[in-house]
Amino acid sequence: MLPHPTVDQISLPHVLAVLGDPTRLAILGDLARREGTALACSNFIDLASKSNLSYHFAKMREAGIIRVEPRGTARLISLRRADLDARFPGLLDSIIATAITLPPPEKRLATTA
Amino acid sequence: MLPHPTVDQISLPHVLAVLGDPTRLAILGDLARREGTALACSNFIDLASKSNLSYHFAKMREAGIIRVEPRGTARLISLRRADLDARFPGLLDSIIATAITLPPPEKRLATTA
DNA sequence: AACCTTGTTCAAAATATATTGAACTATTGA
DNA sequence: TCAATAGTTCAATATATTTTGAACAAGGTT
Repeated sequence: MLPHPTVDQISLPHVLAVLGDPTRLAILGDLARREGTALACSNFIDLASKSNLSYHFAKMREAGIIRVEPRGTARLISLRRADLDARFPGLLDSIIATAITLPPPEKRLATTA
Repeated sequence: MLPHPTVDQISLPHVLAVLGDPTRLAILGDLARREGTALACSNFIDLASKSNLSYHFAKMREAGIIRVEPRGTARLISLRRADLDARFPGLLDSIIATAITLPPPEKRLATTA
């Protein structure tokens, strides 16, 4: 349904640029921690606002990093691990090894003083 | 002389963001192709203008990707390969494997019609 | 000294990216 | 059908990044 690039359309500069954002790296970390599971967007709501997440998921999908499939009113997010491994051997492993340990970027909300 | 981050100051989001730019990825590719050699800025002049290169080298240096040392009026650029390998095992290898094969981004100059 | 080569710096302009909130769509379930 | 839930879209704003060119600095050479 949603457009996803094929494996050979996935480009290195694009992937790196997309993962060079703290929020998206945190999303990757969450996905990696629960690899195998497909997570709904709402699982990431502590990382950013709903509409901002929507934006980041679109970036990651367009870069070929995640797959997004509608299931009812929800959308299930999963890592395109095999595709990325095929395209850029070792890249994801090395990024995840670090991303998994990274503290999530603070979601800057109005703080109660 | 110029400020370089120490190994443990090198951050993953920062490195990915810096390498997620086609010009800088091309610089990395050039450095990797002639690994070991320290190259002067002028070796990269077909990738961008002098002042733009200066900007990109600063970004790469601040991210801990390259080392820049003055030698006379020139500055020698070299890859911080060992440091990056220590900090993010496998990352550089996997990026370079692809970066080396990437066509350099066109330097957009006024074309003669 | 005068000069060339190499690269830097600065401010401006151009461009791109991230974030917000409000209004919206779609699906589910009662 | 009505309401609730999950997520999207849009326009506006905020912020950051890239690129340019002109003026500059530092070293080397004669």
